[in-house]
Amino acid sequence: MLDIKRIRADYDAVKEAVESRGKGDFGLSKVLDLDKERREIIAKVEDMKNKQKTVSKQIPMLKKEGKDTTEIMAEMKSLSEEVKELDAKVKDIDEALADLLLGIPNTPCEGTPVGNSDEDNREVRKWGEPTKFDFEPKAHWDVGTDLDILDFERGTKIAGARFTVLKNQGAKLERALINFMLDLHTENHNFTEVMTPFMVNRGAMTGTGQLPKFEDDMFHIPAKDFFLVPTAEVPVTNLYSDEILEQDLLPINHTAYTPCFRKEAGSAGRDTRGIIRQHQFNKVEMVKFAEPDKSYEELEILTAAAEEVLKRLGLPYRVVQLCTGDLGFSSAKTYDIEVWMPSYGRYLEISSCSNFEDYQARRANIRYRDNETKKVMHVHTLNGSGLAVGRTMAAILENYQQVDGSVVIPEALRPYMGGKEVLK
RNA sequence: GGAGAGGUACCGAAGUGGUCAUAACGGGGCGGUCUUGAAAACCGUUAGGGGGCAACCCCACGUGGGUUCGAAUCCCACCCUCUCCGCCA
Repeated sequence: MLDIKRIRADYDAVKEAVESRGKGDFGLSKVLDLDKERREIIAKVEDMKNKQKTVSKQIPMLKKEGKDTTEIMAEMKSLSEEVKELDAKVKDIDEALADLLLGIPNTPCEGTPVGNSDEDNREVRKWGEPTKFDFEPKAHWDVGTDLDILDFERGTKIAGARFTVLKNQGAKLERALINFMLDLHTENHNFTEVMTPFMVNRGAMTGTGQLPKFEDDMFHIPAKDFFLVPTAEVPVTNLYSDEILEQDLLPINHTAYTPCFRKEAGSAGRDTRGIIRQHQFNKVEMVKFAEPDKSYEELEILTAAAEEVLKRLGLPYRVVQLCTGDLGFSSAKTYDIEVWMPSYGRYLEISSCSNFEDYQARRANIRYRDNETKKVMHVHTLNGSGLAVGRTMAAILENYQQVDGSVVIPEALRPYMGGKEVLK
């Protein structure tokens, strides 16, 4: 969430930044009034509590001296009731303020292209060229079905729409991709692997910004009030919630494989064919905890690490910076990496690398102690897909398909596929 | 799931209605004195949140409620840990 002190001190600039997302002010205008009322009541009630404490300490002494405390206790009784009333009021305001603050998105970083949709995103760089075929290429769902490694019908039968079964070399390729990515990030990019729970509680989901606003997009387990993780970002970022880290530990780099569960509410009819948009998909995620003045450097490092996966797999891609209107709720700056997808005839998002600055750290209460000032400060959190595994599989099936329906396995993956060179 | 025990500072732990949470006592970390060096001993330190221009004040004993003039302490609910039983990959 945004720092209330920053809103107080720099209201106009914050308002402009929030509104640049093009969806109104998210209730920002109500914050200042509530904040003012809160501080007024707190000043009042704290005075009363001070008196309450002082007098209560005197009572046992008076009693010892054999004095009558009936009157003074009656007075304190009514003071205590007033305090309770005001405390309740403060609590109400705190809750209202928290509701408001949790519903206000992060401010886009300076230099974010202003725009309404992905059309206004800025292409930053490109690697490779769109794959050329001297035959009519198939979409990955046909490649996969024909090779008998993707089974859409049985996925639907046992679970429902947007579920797919991987079979034989398809299942193995998925595993190969996960291991390849994890090995690359741990061995070459200095990330420490973690394997986390795939369900988390409400606090964790609030910490990274999925709750309270986007509950409808998540799968919920009512029996325990758990949520299936929509991305490893949630469990991994919240690993350090309510902790004060030593500065020397930073940056902390974690990579994690998890399945990701999303309702895809509101995207009915989009990407219904193939494995692009599923209720459950695999992803290898990278998460960083950084010192505030280094987080934008770290974002470049993070993005480069994700790009390296595509380079090693030989998949053409481009990097775009998201515009204000396309930027995720919690993010200050995001690069999307988009892979060339022949069936779409365009680039398709396969990774999203973001700097959240202190927005998540405030929500999740993740801090560090500054070595020089000895002050406790919020860290900056970052994360990026490295990569979405299902979409990587789709991109391989499409970009590496051959005229005879077979698929060449990218060299980097062959050690993970028992040396196999071609799927056929 | 059942029964029991417990959650206090970096760790262990005392405190069971007030004037010791300014948290006893023990240990650890860091800095210092002493020492050729180290150990020991001794001294210091070990820094959460909020309000206020400040002086200073309020909150924080797992979490949230309640009782009371006053709660770490009594009551209720929930969370977590440990032991035993049950179930189980």
